Amino acid sequence: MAKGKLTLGRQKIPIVKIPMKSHLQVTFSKRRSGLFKKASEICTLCGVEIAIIVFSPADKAFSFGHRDVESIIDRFLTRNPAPGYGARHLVEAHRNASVGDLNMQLTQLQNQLEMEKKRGEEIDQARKLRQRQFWWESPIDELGLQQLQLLMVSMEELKKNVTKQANKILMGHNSMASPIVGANGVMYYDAFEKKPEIQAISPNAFNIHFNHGHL
Amino acid sequence: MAKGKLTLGRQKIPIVKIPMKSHLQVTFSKRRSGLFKKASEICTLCGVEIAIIVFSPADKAFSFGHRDVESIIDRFLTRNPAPGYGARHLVEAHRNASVGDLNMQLTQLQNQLEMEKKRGEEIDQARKLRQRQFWWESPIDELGLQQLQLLMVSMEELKKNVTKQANKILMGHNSMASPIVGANGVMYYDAFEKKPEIQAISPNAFNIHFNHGHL
DNA sequence: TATCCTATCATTAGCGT
DNA sequence: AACGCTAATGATAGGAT
Repeated sequence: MAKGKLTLGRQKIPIVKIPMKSHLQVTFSKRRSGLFKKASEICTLCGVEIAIIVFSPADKAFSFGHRDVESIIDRFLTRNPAPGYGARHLVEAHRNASVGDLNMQLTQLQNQLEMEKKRGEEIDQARKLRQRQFWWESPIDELGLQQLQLLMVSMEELKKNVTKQANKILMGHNSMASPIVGANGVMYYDAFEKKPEIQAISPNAFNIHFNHGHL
Repeated sequence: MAKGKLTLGRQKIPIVKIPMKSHLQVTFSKRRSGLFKKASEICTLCGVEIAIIVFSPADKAFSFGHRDVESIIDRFLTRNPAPGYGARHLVEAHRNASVGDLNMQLTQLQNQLEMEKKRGEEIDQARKLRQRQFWWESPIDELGLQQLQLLMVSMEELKKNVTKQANKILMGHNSMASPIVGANGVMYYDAFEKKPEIQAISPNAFNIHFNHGHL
């Protein structure tokens, strides 16, 4: 490396599909070996059996197995312990005694999973909708002119509603605590204030005018 | 922690079987989730399919599968006919072993359910935080007087900023196509639109803090 | 394509709660 | 038993080869 360019070191990457194919291939290769290494460490540290099957982006099969993939798969599929790992009778017992139980658990879990998924999706949906609907939550700096104008129109509407609502409340409840506005617009809430300062809210408080009359 | 012993941080451990059972169990649990996490990252990053089967020290089966363990195993066995076992035999066994099937599905479902629940909780948490932070998003009708007053003050502040900002934009971009606000508040745009440069306007118009209590 | 290098990021060992 | 914490170790992105 004659050139003095220092290597940058690892950079953070988002966990989303890597777009560039060549890059993806390299990452896959590196991470696959990393995964297998971790698996082998767990095998050694904890004396357990692990099988991993990976299909590469090119649809080639890679596998890791300790002690060998097939026996672990077999054991998993049939739920029989490998020969020489004597928990056979326990599994047998489990097998004979609890098919109904398993079915019940399965059904229950499936239902739960469905509900959880549905719930998650709903919330997610709501969140997305919310993001679209509440774009105006973004910091003012990031809003464009159109959005600002839209915001103003919305505020006009909101203003009317607020005024109306506030007056309605004031008519009904005269003894609530009042917030106090500090010089910088920060609110301080006085818990013991007896009477609201605002008797009626002038609708004119929010009149908005533009100098250039473009709106 | 009255005793002043600082946490030591991670210590190097030799990759040999951990002797102490309780310690081993903790390590297994942590590393298993780490392994599954890495696997899921590879799935996402590289768009590949991975299946992992792990038998715990207590001989309980854990599995990770994207999209599902069963199909990946099937694919693997079909392509890699093992000399001793034979793909056909295993796949057959798999298809016929209802108990194993149930167990497998159960394990998978349990894992999935756990993840979904976790996700749901996270989203819920975020939603709650949001609700606390953005109480003023609630429908006007549900706001109390104090909140309305806060809202109005905030809106006053915001209004000034918006007006100022809008004027600034209008002054700087006189040749811009202007959106036109229809009678019903819907915006219509001319064909050409440039993103206006927006200088600093306080994005904190809605940042409201209370010294005492809450609403 | 796989391997080496290095700065940085991610994982986790050992505690405490 | 699961979770939080901290700091040290381990994994790896981006490059070069």
